[in-house]
Amino acid sequence: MRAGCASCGLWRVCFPGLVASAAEQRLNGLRIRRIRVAGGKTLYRSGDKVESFYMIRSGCIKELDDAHGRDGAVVNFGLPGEMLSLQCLGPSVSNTTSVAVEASFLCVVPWDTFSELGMDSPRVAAEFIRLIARSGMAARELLTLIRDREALERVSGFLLNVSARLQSRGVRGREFRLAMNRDDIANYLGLRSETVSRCFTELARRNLIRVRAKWVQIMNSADLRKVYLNA
Amino acid sequence: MRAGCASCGLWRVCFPGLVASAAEQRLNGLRIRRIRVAGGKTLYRSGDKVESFYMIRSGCIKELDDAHGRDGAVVNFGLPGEMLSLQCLGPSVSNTTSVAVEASFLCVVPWDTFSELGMDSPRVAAEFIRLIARSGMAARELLTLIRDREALERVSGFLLNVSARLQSRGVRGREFRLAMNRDDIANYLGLRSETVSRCFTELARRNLIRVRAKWVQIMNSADLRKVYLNA
DNA sequence: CGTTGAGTTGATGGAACTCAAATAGCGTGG
DNA sequence: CCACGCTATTTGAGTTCCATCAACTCAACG
Repeated sequence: MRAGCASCGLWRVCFPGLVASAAEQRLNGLRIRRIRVAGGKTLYRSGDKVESFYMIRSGCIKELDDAHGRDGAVVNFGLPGEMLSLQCLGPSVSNTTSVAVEASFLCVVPWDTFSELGMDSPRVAAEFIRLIARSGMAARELLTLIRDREALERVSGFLLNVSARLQSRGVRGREFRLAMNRDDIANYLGLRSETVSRCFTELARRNLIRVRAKWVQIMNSADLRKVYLNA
Repeated sequence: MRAGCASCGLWRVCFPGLVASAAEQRLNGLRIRRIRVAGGKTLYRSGDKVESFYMIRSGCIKELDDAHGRDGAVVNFGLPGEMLSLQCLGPSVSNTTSVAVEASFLCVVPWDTFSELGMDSPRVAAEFIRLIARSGMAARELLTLIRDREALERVSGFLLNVSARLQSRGVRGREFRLAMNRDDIANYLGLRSETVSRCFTELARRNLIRVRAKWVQIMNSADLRKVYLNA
């Protein structure tokens, strides 16, 4: 189950901005592992020492924050082409629990070999700082999504967000399957599953989307955005 | 208005973990400026190119996220001893607008000189990554505070958070003055100023705190924590 | 064809928002 | 130093949105 990165179709996706120079040559020596995680299985738990970071090739991984005694609150859904455990680079222990929402394939990159590479390459170090800063920004975006907006706006924003992230990775963004169930979405958005359901129904009634179970089709992305922005 | 860091009382506070080794010697060559910002004045705006980072010596700075067209939503209150614009290190343009809540004194450290220092010191680089990761974690904590909790719990959590941060910087944490007004607090917590006011009144009625205008006194921190945790 | 679990729909209550009015701070100028 | 006026904060009353509880639909599966 080992292979060089060059054979990976997600290469440019996994290492945005890093694709260039001599670094590319050396990354093949990193011994990246590929693993499969069954749906419902835990990748790592909060408090675990994390010695590698993860790139999602397919599937969906939910990150849970079980800090305050509550049963894991979803703080992020990792989609194909996105990274996990970046924020562990600093403290080296994870502050989230990552669980596969559905069967997923991942690449596992050990920190140590990667950080060696970073040592003599300021560009790689800068890239990592950028990636970590971005993961912090994502948390802030979710914050503003759920703090200032009501249910229908949150659900619209969620759909647009997933759509945009899929599209930016080259996947179809107009019609897709939500891997997670209603409870996970509700948890993520600070709502109840019934409310999420009602919002889906309402958006469908307005002909902005089409829903059947986990399948979502965005019919009118412009007006959906208006709902999101409350405009 | 220039001086070496050694003369600064907040030295150990501004550079947690960096205090040691040869780095300390060299930081005095960084030409740190000290500035005063009047209450209500803007330090930098979203979109500005930020070429230095800031350490708050006294006062209070609110960070606004004006991404989504709404009038600036408060995403953080910077307290004495804390840093600003760290997350700008990656993208180099700010994604927040920073406004002084009250008259504040800051240290301004130019990036370039600092990053030079970081180049040949892996420990400093690691420290920065840790600091940036922590600023991301703060956003996630605020997220879980306002997503899963109701008004009274949010306000309790806010007070405990401010108290702990002041105390960890050596300031009195049992009795303090909230620099920001009710609207800013409400905005930060995803509530209305009336609701914040009602929560203060209710917590005071239970003898957990004492409030007079901006002055807050924590009377029973243990029970206040119970309210926060909904226990 | 009954069972099971996810998802939807309906009815009701409660927490927080909104609007409005009263009060308390606070700076300013006489 | 006090009176004034302005703003921030508190308090009150009515309304709205979402959570809650419960019934129901639907599809998958043995």
